[in-house]
Amino acid sequence: MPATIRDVARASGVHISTVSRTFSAPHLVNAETRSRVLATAESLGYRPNRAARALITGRTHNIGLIVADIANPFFPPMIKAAEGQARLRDHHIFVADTNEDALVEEDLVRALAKQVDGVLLCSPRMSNSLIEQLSREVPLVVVNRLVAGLPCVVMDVAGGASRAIEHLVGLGHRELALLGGPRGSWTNREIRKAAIAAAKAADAKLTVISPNPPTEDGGLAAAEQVIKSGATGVLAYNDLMAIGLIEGLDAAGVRVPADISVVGIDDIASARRTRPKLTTVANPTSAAGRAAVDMLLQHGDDRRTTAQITLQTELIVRDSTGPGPHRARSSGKE
Amino acid sequence: MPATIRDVARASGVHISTVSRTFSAPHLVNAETRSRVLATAESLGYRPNRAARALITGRTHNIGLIVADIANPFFPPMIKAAEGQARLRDHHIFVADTNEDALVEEDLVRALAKQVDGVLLCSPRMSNSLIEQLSREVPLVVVNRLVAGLPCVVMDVAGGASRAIEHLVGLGHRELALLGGPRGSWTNREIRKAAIAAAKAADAKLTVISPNPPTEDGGLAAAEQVIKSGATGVLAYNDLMAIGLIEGLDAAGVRVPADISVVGIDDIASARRTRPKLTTVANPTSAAGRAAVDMLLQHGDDRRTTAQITLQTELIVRDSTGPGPHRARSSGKE
DNA sequence: GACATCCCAGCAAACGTTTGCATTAATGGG
DNA sequence: CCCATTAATGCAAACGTTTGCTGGGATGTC
Repeated sequence: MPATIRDVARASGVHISTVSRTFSAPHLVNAETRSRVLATAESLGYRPNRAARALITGRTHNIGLIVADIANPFFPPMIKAAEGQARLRDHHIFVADTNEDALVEEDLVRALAKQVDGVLLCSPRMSNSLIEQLSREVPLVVVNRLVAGLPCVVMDVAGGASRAIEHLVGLGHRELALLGGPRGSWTNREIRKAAIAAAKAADAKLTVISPNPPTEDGGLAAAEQVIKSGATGVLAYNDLMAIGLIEGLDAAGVRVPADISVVGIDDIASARRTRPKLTTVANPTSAAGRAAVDMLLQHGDDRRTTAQITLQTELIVRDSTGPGPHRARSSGKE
Repeated sequence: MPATIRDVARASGVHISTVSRTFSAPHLVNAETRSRVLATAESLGYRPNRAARALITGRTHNIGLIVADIANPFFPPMIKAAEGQARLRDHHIFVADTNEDALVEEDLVRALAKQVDGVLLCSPRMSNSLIEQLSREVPLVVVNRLVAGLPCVVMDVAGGASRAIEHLVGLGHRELALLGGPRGSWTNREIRKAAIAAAKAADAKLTVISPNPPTEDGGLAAAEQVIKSGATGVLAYNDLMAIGLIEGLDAAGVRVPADISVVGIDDIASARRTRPKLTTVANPTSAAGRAAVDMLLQHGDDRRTTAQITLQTELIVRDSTGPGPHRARSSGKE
């Protein structure tokens, strides 16, 4: 029903190739013809069919972006940054949400594969080997995970987690807890390793409570376990869980930071607005989104660059952490 | 580089049409041939090109979903509900964010047009006439706006706003304010009309402060104007603005609900977790997402149904509203 | 044994574009 | 005035599929 290139050609008395060139290579067609074609195209309401075009050029000018959970406030800034960067490069971003489900994730990559020039796989939940396999079907850039041989952009969550633990220890906490995130998350493993190492180095006890859904409810539900663990300082997989945890502790009559100190990760917008304001590890999500788009787009030029970039994180101390039962040794010699 | 149907045909010694049928109409091909084709397809890593298929079948099994701002917590539940419903119907959802920009919105609809079977236009910011024009290029379902002649799903925000105003008046507030949302929002106009009517009916004064960005910052920035208006009860365009407003009032030393009562709209997840807990008008966003998908999909069957459905809203009274300076008259005769 | 039927598979056109090559007309140089 | 160059357009193949039609062989019926 919609007008095709052939309709326009017929109506303006030229060959379809001339119509095609009018749109994709205007300088190759006579100014007069061009304006005539343009006029009839306009009157017929003709729009080039991008899918058909992509079939032959091999480029869709679209980028797929897959996230684990669109409701997680961690992602929107990244998505928006990616969209902005894509717009600059004359591309569009199509977002899809996997519901934290590895199967859905695979299905979505395949569905997107031929309709986009590449896919930004953010916080994937599937296995490395599957990611490698999929990367043979469609150009992939992995965000929040390191996969050998593939272009990746990650944040230094390990460094962030270490600093968070050191911060707690520095405040005098010796009994710590780590509120882990979802199974399958690379970030979760990194945080875990780093937290364990940092706790060991500081001679502090660390109870790992894992896995948990990376949501407020996940944090809330774990409050009881945290209390039972005897920890006075806890690091959560993300801000959402930290906020949920604080709520759960509050409901149980445990005060933050007076009784227990809590630090989150991500520095989502609302971390600044909770009470107490959340101490957290800030992640450069916007920069990550931009970098991912750039990597994908330049990846086309020189094949197999497979750069892997790591963006720095930063500990932001606010009001959800306070002095622990053990006085910090720093009052002495240092 | 990826294997095509032709490669599989060659490798398994059959015609391409047989390969095609092996995937899209298995019952038409001999079981033995089928398994042979399947095997070589597997070994070659062949995946049908959905774009090429769509070119000829006219169906992509994809649905576009366009929202004004993916960072607004109002949308994710709707998106997720739509995704779930789409999955049930064997379709995929591609989400795009317009940044509250009508131009981007138009651009996105056009970009999506030929790659999806239809577009769910949620809270559009562009004009009705443009929407009508675009609906001739791609099947559209409009959410959160009534457009004559097009399938729409809206929520009864007018009713919700009226009830909110009545609630405030009932508490003894006579000086009210409406914190308006963005220009171009149908919902905003509906709320405004309903609030003005309800205030007039109750003989209360209503100051309209508009337009504002529909975000926490938008609410926060308007706090001063609200205070200056002398209002003791205010209705905000959405919860985000209400939360920002409360924060702004708090910063100015104005207490909620002791000095000023605030009611929001949407009942986003965090409205239950703020302090004070937010009184708000709940919107059935998930139901809206599901309904929109269904309308789009069945729209294909019988043309020009253009049903328009309205979902009910509900006032949820929590802690951000309290008694006003004027005692409710209900103490007397009623 | 002749005929109708059915199952499979091949053939080729179609979907809406792009693009290398061929063709034509116009221009400029000597 | 001839030839070489350039500009503008047409031609047709290609992209990766689907699908109506055709035909050949096997089967079943009388």
